[in-house]
Amino acid sequence: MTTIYDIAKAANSSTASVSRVMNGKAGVKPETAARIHKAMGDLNFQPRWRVMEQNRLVVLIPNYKRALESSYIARILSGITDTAFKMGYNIQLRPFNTKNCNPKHLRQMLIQEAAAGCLIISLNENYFPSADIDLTSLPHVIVGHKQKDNGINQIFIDDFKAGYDATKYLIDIGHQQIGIVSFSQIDIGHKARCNGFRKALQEAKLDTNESIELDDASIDAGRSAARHLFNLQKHPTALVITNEDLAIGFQLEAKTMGITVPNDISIVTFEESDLPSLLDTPMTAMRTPSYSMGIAATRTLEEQIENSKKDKQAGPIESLSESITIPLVVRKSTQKLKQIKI
Amino acid sequence: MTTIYDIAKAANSSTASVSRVMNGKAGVKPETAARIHKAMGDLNFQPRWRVMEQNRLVVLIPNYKRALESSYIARILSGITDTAFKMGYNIQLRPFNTKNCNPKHLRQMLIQEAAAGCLIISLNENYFPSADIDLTSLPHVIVGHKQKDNGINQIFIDDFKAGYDATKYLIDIGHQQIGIVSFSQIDIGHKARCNGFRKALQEAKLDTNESIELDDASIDAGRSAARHLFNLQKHPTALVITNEDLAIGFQLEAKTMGITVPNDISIVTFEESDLPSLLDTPMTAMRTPSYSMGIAATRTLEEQIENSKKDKQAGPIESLSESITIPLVVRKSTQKLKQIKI
DNA sequence: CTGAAAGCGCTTACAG
DNA sequence: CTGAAAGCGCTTACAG
Repeated sequence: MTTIYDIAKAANSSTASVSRVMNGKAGVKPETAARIHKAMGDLNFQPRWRVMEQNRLVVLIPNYKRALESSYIARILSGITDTAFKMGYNIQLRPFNTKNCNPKHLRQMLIQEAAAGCLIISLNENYFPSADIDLTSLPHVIVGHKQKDNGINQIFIDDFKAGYDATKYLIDIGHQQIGIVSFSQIDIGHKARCNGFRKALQEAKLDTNESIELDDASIDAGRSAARHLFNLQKHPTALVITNEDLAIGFQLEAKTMGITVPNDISIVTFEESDLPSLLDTPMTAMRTPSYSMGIAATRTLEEQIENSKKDKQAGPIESLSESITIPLVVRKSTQKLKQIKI
Repeated sequence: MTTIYDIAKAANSSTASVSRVMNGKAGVKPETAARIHKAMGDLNFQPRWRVMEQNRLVVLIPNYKRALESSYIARILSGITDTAFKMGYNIQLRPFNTKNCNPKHLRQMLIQEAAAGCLIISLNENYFPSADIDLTSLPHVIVGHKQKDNGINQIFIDDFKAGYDATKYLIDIGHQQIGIVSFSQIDIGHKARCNGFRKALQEAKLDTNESIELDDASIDAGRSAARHLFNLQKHPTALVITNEDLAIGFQLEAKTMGITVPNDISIVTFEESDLPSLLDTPMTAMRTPSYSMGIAATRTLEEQIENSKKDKQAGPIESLSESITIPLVVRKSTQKLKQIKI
């Protein structure tokens, strides 16, 4: 274990000064403080009592306003807390974005928080551990959308397959002119869903009919997509919309414009909350099991923690990833293409 | 400050045994351990380092499954975390219910967690500090529905006034036969809303037309209320429904039964999420500013913490309560009573 | 602003 | 199962 004596030696200073720096007390020359800080980082210093009480799990929440109100985050977090409380862990919430989430910062934060491990709720490229992250040997699970293949443990939605399945369903019920409404490239989930969409069309030898890509993924953006699409000469007979807010806005605006779903157009979307099922025309959707993913992530994390307790010497565990295939729920926003159309 | 020496003396034991008990180590006679535990409770013992690092706010979350998915809780929590993170506090989540929330347990838990203060999200009688609680001198804020008058700090919705205002609005647009659909008495918010409803009718010298009280407050319960009401000979021309899920279920089922809102019946509800505004017939509702309440609660808590730091000797601060009047948003589920009706 | 040294709170190896 | 005593990690009053 590293003590302040080690830090004092490494920083060429005394335990008194180290103690002062640790506790943020005034009266240490900036250069000295800097040396001490560096030594603490290098030697992974943590006060003795923090080493002793590691009963907390840190949950990293995407750092934007009202983040917890998103159904996606709320449901995952709900699964995490329900499970962690049962296991006797406390949950410590922390905001994060890619900038403060490189492996070094992450490790230091976990130490500072006396955390037994961490759960990262991933969203898009802004709220994701940086690409070169390697979390091996650090108990962690990333939950949400897939990031990369190795060096991290993840529970993620198979967005590619979800996009593929949604599209395949539309093809199977006879549609040949299928468009897509999506969020711009920053978002990993939307991107993978689009790729799945393209793959399904390719296999069926169909062209993309209309592809609308929006700057944000809100209800209002969905509304504007509907205005755009229905002001064209022709529109597709079916549409994949890559998240629920876009789909809700789209469907509401379509209705205002006198378009009937599913008579005039079929829509498949991806849902997080109960909302799509409660609209005037309940929507056909790929259903994300966010709550269960939170549970699964917490269980996986606990396994890691237990394992790392058992064999301190054990080499790096191979990364542990679980891909989740999500089901299609057919409701009223889709229908078979009428064979003969004038 | 209380140290293990004080505990050892009080429990008639030695520091070695106190240390063993503190750290849950085996090899202490149960009776001895019990004496030590009692002494630690009596003397408010906490290890020295916990006294030093009080940078956490404990948030007590009603302890039921999927609690965080409720829009009400998620939005309050969202306001709390957004504000606390800015202030540099960590958020520690803890489940609670009335049983484990008497003042003594609460105090011990805060000590154990090294918490600077606590926020309690109140829901109903099951998830509320017990009635005789006195939290004076303990930094805390209860946020949600009003509990009692003295000895606690609260930010709460004025549910009575909300119920009154919703009903008054229906009276003002000409309705005279007004019913209410509500959740059973355990829930403080629903109860107060009902009382406000009755008061408004009383003032207008009207009788309650139909009062349906349900065992739970879900969408399905709302549906069953609609089936019950519309199978009667006569039904009211307007209805107050005391929460959004009941109202959503009610309106969906009414539609299925061929009843048109607002032509056949006007509905006012109370909303937490965006859902009521996105239904086929967007609902007129009293809008709860949960997010802002979370912010206000956190700010109030921080004031208390700062004050208690300044004057350690200061006597108990008088309790600090803020009542929030919530606004009515008129949408499409209500209309003026047609004066002449056959 | 710094460090040697005394002291504090807690833990633990040891003897019973 | 217990306690006296040595020891560990950290803090702080003091002297420079």
